[in-house]
Amino acid sequence: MLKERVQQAIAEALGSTEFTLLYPRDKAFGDFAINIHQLKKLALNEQALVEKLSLLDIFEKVELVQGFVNMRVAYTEYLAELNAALRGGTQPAAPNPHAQRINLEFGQPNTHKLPHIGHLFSYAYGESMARLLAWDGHTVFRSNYQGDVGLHVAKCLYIFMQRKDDAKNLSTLEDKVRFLQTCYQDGSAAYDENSNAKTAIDAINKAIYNRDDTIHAVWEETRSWSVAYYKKFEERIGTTYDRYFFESETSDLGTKLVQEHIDSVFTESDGAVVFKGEQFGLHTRVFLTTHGTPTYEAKDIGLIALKKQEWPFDTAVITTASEQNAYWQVVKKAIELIFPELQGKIMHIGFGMIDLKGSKMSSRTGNIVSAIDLIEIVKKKCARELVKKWQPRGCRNNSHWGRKICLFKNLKQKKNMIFDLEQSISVQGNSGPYLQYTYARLRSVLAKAQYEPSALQNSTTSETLSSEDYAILRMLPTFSDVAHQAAVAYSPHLLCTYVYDLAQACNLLYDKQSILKAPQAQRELRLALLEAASRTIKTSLNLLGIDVLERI
RNA sequence: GCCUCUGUAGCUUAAUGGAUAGAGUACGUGGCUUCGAACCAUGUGAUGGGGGUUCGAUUCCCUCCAGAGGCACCA
Repeated sequence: MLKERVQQAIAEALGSTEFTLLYPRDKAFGDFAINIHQLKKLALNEQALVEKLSLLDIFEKVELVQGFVNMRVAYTEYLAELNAALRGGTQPAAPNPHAQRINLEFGQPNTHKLPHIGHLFSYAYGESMARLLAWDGHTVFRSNYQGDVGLHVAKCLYIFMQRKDDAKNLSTLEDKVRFLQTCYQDGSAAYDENSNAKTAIDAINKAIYNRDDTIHAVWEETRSWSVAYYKKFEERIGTTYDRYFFESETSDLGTKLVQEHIDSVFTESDGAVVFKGEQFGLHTRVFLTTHGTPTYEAKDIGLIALKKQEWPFDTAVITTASEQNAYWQVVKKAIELIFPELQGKIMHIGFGMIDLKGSKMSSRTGNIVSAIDLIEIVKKKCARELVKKWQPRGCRNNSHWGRKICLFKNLKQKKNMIFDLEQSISVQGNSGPYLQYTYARLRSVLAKAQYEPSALQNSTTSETLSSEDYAILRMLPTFSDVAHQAAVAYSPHLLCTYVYDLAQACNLLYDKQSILKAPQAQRELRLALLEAASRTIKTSLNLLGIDVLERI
C-alpha cells in the first residue's frame, strides 16, 4: 500500500520511525505531511529534512509550509498504483500480521417480538463489520443470539393463551408475528398494572424455564414462528450467521456456572445470587433470581462458555445498544473471573439508541417503527422518485433496489439518534442512492466506450492532467488504508466518508471534462480512472453491506 | 443521590493533539440541443459557558449548564 511505501522511504532516509505521517487536511498541500514539531525528538533541522526527502524518487515535490513538511507523491507512482489496481482489484496485497479469530455477535432479536429500526441498525453495523474484518484478514464467526426464554416470552404467552382462538385465524407468518407483538405489549401492561397477572406471568416464566408440559407446546409453536420469521427477514436484508445461539440453550449452562462459582465469584444475598461489582469500581448485579431463574447476566455467562467451546476465539465482540454499557462492564468482569484465560478478549461495543422524533422507542408499549415497514417505505419512496425523474425520458420503473440504502451512513453511533423518516430515506446528497447512481453512471460510460482494462503507458504527463483527473488518481490508493482503519477502529463510517468523496470526485470529472470525446491519451487515462474508481466504489459498498447494480 | 456517555451551522453530522473546523440537508443563485441533472458549481451559516495543560485543543484535565443512559431479581 502506498502509505506504507512512503512511510518506509521516509524512515530509511531519516534513520528513524519516530514521526507520524499525516494526511494534509487540504489536498492542495500535498499527499502526505509531517509536522515540524515532531522533528525535535529527531534533532533534525527542517531544512535538512526537506533536502533529504527531496532526494527520494517517490516524491516529486517536498516543501516547507507553515510548520509542515508537505510531500507530493510522484505522478509515476500514482500511475503505477492505478495500473496495479486495474490488474489486481481491491484486495489487500499482504496478509495481516495481526490476523485474529473474531466472534462477532450482532442482530440479537428476541422471539415473540417484531424487529424494529434499532435491530436494522444492529444488523447493518454488524454485517458491515463482519465484512470489513474479513477483508482485513481476520477470520470472522458470525453469531446471533436470540432471547427465546424469559419474562418477555411469559408476558406474551400469558395473553396469547387467552386469545388462542384468535390465533387460529392467522395464516401468514407476518400476521402471526404481529399478533405475538400485540400479545407481548398487552402482557407487559398487565404485568405492571395487575398483581394477579404478575403472579400468573411469573409462574409461566418459571414453567418455560422448566419446560413444563402445561406451556411447552405453545412455547415451541410460537417460538418457531418467530425463528422462521427472522430467518426470512435476515435473508431479505442479506445477512447470514454461522451460529444462532438461543437463551434456551444458555440458561442451564449459565445457571450451572454461576452456582459453581458461588463464594469464589458470586455471593448469595436475600435469596438471590449476585455479583458484587463494588470491589472493582462497578455495581452489584443479580445473576440468579430468588425464583431460581437465571437473569440475562447468567445466560451471558453460559453463552460465552458455549462460544469458546464451539469455536475458540482471540476476541469476542458483542454489539448492543449503549444502555447495556454498564451492564457489560460488570458481566465482563464476572466472565474474566470465571474464565481467566478470557482476560482482555471480550470487547463490548455499545451504540446509540434510536429514538422516534419526540419519544423513546419501546417495544413494550408498541412505540416502534417496524423494520419491515421501514424497508417498504424506502422502497416506495425510491420508486416514486424514480418514476418522477425518469419516466418522462422513457425509462422503465425499477424499484427493487430500494432496500438497504438508508442508514448507510451513521454507522458509528455513539450518541442517540433521532429517527426522522424524511431525513433517513433521502435519496440525494450523501446517501446510498447517490453512490448507487454514481456507480451505474460510471459503468454506463465504460460500457459505451467498450472499455477493456489494460495497463496504461506513460503517454500522459502530470502537466496534461486536469485537477479533476488528478483528484481521482490520488484518491484511489488510499482505499486500502481507509478500509483497514475502519476495521481496526470498528468504524465503518470512515469508509462511508471515503466512498462518498470518491463518488463526488467522479461526478465532478464527469461534469467538467469530456471523457469519450477527449483526446486519445486523456480518454485512455480517464477510462482507466473510472474503471478503477467504479471497482473501488463497488468494493466499498459491498464492505458496507450494500450490493450495487450495474444499471438502474 | 451516585456513576457513565453526549453537547459542533436551522436540522443530521465529520475531523489518529496539528494547517483556513469537512460534509449532507434546508434556504438563495447559476448550469441539460452534449458521455445518465438521483448530477455539478456558488453564497449564507457551527465547536454549550468558564478555567487549565500544550508550540498547537472539537479532541486531554477541572468546573458549571443542558440532554441521554445506568444503578438487585427485565432484556
